[in-house]
Amino acid sequence: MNTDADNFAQLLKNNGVSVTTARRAIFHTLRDADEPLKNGEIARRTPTVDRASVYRTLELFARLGITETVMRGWTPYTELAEPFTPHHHHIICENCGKVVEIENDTLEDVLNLVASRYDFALQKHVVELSGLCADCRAKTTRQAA
Amino acid sequence: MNTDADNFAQLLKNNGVSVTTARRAIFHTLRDADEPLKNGEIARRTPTVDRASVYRTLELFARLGITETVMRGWTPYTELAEPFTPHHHHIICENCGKVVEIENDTLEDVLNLVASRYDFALQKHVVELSGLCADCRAKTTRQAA
DNA sequence: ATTCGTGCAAACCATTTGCAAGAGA
DNA sequence: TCTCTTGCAAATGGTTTGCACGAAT
Repeated sequence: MNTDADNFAQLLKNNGVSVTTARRAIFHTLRDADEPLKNGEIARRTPTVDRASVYRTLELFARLGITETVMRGWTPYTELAEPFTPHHHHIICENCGKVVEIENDTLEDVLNLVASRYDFALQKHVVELSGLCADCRAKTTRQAA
Repeated sequence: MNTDADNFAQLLKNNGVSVTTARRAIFHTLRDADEPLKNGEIARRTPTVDRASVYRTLELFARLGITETVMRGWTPYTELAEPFTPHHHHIICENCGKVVEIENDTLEDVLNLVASRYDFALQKHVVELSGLCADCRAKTTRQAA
């Protein structure tokens, strides 16, 4: 009952492209890593697939909306999107790099509201937060004292 | 009374780096373009500065928080950040590419609330929305009919 | 005068592309 | 079988780096 894999295959078919081993492999890599990965890292974790194909596939996935790409500092990170991952955002600790997933309905509501105020029908959105986690705040305070 | 330029110079000094012609030029380019630019475009619009220096400067700016970088599709775009630009976000039309700046206090409040709920002290955030603008919705509807 | 930053040119490396062979429908 | 994809390898082009000169403090 691997529903995700099925949905994935179906999605590809619906878009008239084939369900290949390479594509499944990359989908699998993304599925296993439960955090956004750099392109290079995706390639490294999918050694059975040629680097060139990884890029071609990633571009396809992005076009079909299978993946989402966000910027962290200077590097783009990719992860599975909506249909395959519960909708969420991230908050990153600027000191220790800890990443926590965020899920919040109010936030989603406000985003929709804001979009409609500008007369847009919201389809996608990227929200990435960063700050200091509790641990690092504690440490910093102690040091400062 | 070019306050921005002064703040910029001050910020560099405070961080112990020099205020150079190249840095001013790039700052100026960013300031003039009132929208996010690709790295290459920044270089193109600042022909007096060597490409290598543009990258070095951009990295410096990002590190000092002078600029902010966001992802659009596959490309990173950079623009001036907080101190030099009124805080805002963008919403992009997926059909015609129109970009509108967003400013909304409720949104900011909710973000802070969400962060604190996860025990983070929010310092920065990226919010990028995309959807269909009113014009394109109208066109699409007409075509469909 | 010293230190920091820049330009130039070469080096790197991630990403892209052409093409023939192989996998998918 | 016929078309879509992949792998391989070469080409590309954005980004980085070393070094000597020139600018900033």
